[in-house]
Amino acid sequence: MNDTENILETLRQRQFRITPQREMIIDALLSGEHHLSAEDVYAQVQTRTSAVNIATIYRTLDMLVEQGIASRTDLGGQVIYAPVGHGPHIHLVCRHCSFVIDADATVLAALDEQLQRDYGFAADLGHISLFGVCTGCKE
Amino acid sequence: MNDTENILETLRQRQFRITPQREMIIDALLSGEHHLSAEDVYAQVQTRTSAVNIATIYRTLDMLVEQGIASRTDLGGQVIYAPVGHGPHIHLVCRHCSFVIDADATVLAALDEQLQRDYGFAADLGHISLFGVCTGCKE
DNA sequence: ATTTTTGCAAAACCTTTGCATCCCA
DNA sequence: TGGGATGCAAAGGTTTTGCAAAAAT
Repeated sequence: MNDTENILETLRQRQFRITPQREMIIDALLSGEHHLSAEDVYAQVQTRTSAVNIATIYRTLDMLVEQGIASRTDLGGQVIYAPVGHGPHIHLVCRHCSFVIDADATVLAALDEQLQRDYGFAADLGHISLFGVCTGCKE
Repeated sequence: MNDTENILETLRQRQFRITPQREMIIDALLSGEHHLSAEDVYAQVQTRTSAVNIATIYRTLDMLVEQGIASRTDLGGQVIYAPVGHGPHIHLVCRHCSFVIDADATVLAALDEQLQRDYGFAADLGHISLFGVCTGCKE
């Protein structure tokens, strides 16, 4: 599931109605930039038409997350959305420049096991965020 | 640095003024419960006196974080504060019951190394949050 | 006496909600 | 046509801010 048509078809099958707004919001989500806040999606959709309301953005993004089509990550105050098609990864958020590096999630496999064993905790490591300082910002 | 007097002394040395409000806020932070939202701190301080404003709570907590005395963690929407004296640990937040398990941070040592090596990223692993499902909630 | 800190209230911020209208199926 | 989706505006919750008064040094 990775391009707009596929997602729309999935939604159709699940009895959701396909509206121009939803198409544009999904397009925005899939548009390369994959760390989009609701506000970012709103801005991107507005370049195509001003006839979309911010409430619709929020409602649609929520729906997409509920349907397992998008993920929702809290970057310490800012909430970002991404298509799950990207697969699991870690957001490395730089405290200085706010740049977000996507790290491969395989680095978490060992941690996952350990948390299961020691705490019986099934961590959702699909889209987590870690804060720190990136190479460029280590003054 | 772990009890109220030590922290107050530190603040005094750094030219901060010691007010009853600050004493009570620090007391609250150190009071066993170590996952306190600003609202929690406010509630706890109010059991002692009603003469403290919520704005003061926010301002003082911010100051304590800036001074490296408290940590600030975003639990997906809710922000919690803790004294750094607790040492680094992971917050395992259950998606179902919202219970927070404190996990030992040593499980992150390997991850830390890997992020340094592969991404040049110096992760701040002092107080991170992971979401998932705890033992009790695995229906 | 000076400067920080506080309280108060208002504002800012992001997100949600109620309801009438619209429009997809 | 019927019910879900939208737009609008208002409300919601949390956090921040401006300013005068109060308190700490």
